[in-house]
Formats: sequence, C-alpha cells, structure tokens
Amino acid sequence: MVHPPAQTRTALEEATHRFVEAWGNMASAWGISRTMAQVYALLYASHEPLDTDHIMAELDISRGNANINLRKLIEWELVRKVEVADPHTRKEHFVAEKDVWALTTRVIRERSEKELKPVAAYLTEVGAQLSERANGRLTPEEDEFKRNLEAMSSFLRLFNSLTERLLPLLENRNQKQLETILKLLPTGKS
Amino acid sequence: MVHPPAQTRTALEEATHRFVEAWGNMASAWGISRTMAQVYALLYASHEPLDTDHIMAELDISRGNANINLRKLIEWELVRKVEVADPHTRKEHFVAEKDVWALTTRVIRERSEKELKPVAAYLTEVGAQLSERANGRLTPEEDEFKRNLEAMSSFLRLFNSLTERLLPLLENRNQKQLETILKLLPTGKS
DNA sequence: CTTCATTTTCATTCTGAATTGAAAATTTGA
DNA sequence: TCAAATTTTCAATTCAGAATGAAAATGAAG
Repeated sequence: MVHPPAQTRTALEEATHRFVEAWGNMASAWGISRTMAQVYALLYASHEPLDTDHIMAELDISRGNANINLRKLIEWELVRKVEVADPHTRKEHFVAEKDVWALTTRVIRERSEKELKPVAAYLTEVGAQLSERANGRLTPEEDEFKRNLEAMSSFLRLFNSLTERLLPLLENRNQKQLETILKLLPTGKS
Repeated sequence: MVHPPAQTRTALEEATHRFVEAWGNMASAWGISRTMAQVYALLYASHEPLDTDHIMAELDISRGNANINLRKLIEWELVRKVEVADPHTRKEHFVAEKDVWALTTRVIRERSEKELKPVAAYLTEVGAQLSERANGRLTPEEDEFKRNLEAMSSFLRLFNSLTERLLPLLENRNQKQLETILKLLPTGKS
C-alpha cells in the first residue's frame, strides 16, 4: 500500500496505522488470520463506515481477500453492513462491533467449543472402547492408561464448566461482578 | 509408518493410536504443532520411557523432527529425559508429565503472556502517543478512538487478572476450591 | 587418540493455508 | 430487457511454518 509518509499523517492516521499493525501481529495468537484481524482493526478505528475499496487500498489487499474476510467477520458478528445514504454509489459499507466484551466472549466461546468439548468427549470414548475391546478385563497397563484418560477428561470438563460460568458475566459486561469475583479468589499459593 | 493391521493390534495399542490421532488433530487449536502434540500423546500413553527411534517409527517422522519436538516439549517442561539402566545402548529415553493440570496451566500461561499482556500494553501506548502527537488537543474523532483503545486495554487487563488469579488454583490442583468457586458463580443471565 | 553410536543442526523440500485476480454471478436503475 | 456497478467465486499462485535427511557435532568406550 502507498501510505503517505509518516510525517504527513495526522496523529489519528498514525495511531490507526499502529493499531492495525498491532492487531495484525497478534492475530495468529488469537487463532484468526492476519488479514481478518487487520480488517477488523481498521473498521474498529474508523468512526464511519468503510466500503470494500477503501479497505483494499488501506490494507493493500485484493478484492477477493477483502471480501472473504469481511464475510467471515460478519459471520462472527464482529462486523455488520450498514446503509449509507449516498446517491452516487451502491457500494456496501461496513462498521465494526466496538464492544470488546463481545469480541472476547466470541473468541473464548469459539475456543471452548472447538478445543475443550470435543476433546473431553473423545477421551472418554477412547477409554470406553478400551474397556470394551478388552472385554472388561484390563491389564494393569491398560487400567493405568484408562485412568489417565479419565483424569484428563474430567479435568477438561471442570475447566470447561468454569469457562461456561464466566462467559455470561462477560457477555453481560458485568464488570462489577467480575471484580467482586476477582476479590474472592485467593492471591498467591493457596 | 508401518502399523500392524488394526485387527492384530492389542486393545491398548488401538487405544493409544486413537489417542495420538485425537491429540494431533486438536493441536493447532491449542497453538502447538501437530507433531509436538503427537509426541506428547505417545509418551503420555506409554507407561515406560521411549527413545527417539521408537518415537520416529511410531509416528513415522524424521529424526530431526523428533529431536526438535522433543526439545520443545522439554523446554515446556511437559517431557523429561530419564536414565534407563540398559547396558546395550546409550540412547536417551523420555517420559511425559502425566499431570493434566500442569499441562493446562502451561498452555494458559503461554497464551496469557503472548496474547493478553503485550496487547494491553501496546494499546495503552498507542493511545498515549496519540495524545502526545496531538499535543493534548484531541479532535472528537481522536478522543473517541482513544476512549475505545482504553476500553479495550482495561478490559484485557481485567480479563488477565482473572486468569492470573485462577492459574494458581490450577497449578496447585486445587479441585475442591475450584468447585467451590464454580458454585459461587451465578448460572444463566445475571 | 580413535572409533563408533548418538544427537543436533540447518539448507532444502514439502505442505497447507492465505491470497490473488479475473471471470462469473448478482443487483440495481433506466 | 439491457447495461453498468458491484459482489462473489475459485483455479492458480504465493507464502510461512513444518519436516526432511544428510552432514557436523558430541560424547562415551576402549
């Protein structure tokens, strides 16, 4: 992309640029693609709706790329189309959900669904099939393995319920209550 | 790799195989490479220490790959070398940390360090530089952006402290206490 | 010191995911 | 219905991280 040189950028443009960069850099850590993160960041930073061409130019990406990532963001409910009263064009315009709470719960929920639940379920299944195939007569090694699987599985479930309980607090932006809970938790070793 | 046909596998071999597969599949979701996850799973499932050649054969991977992933796992303190009294060889042998609690805290801690802290810090910095460059006189748009950055940042910090408080409970395998906390949390919408 | 077993390194290759860009599809207005 | 504007699709390409495998390094035994 052809950015104006840093010196001629306004303070806001400069800050936006840094913000988009930062968001892109941490994208992979959050399990989303770099471009998807940057498109989101750009829309988040902008106080008015942007169209596809604007995004393409700003991030120096292709139309296909912009389109596909915008659709993914809409699917995640982090971005939505808006009507823009502009007689000269019928381009679609987009704005970002500016609620960090919503963003975070979305990411956590996706992860919980994809990373915790299926694994816990599968581990239990593997354990069950082991007993089944061994006809209930487990050797000491088999028994040990089975118990290890169960420990893993039950831990994942405990962890998952904890997450599930916390999510509504985030979803409802209940900062007060979160802080209360925070105080309940012991600091240091317990 | 040349597996024995499924029919001739023991129940334990079969279960191990499924376990390794499953662990490998969810690897990317947990932010670790497929092979690293499989090596860990294989060692976890084995009740005796394994050497590099064994791991290479079992997972059908190269020596370099096995070596590099074993070192990473040791770095993460999920696997360690053990002495094996065997006069015929001086191969190194490895065992896995079988404590799921340790495994989980490790993953969470890595993520918190990589995904939360740096971002929160950077967002604050971008906001500060914006004020600085604008010489304290912010336009309404700049002010809005700055407040959005601050909202993001403070939320990330709140979320991070929550994580930090929970981690020691996990680290100390304090299942009782975790369950108590679970009960404190309201169900449904609050 | 030399030899042999073993581990580590690293330039090269492979692989899957992200991206491109142009063609096809869709939508809108006249 | 047609033409122009815009979005969507998708085969081909690019790219980044993972894996390979052979050479170099290590280190233990005689």
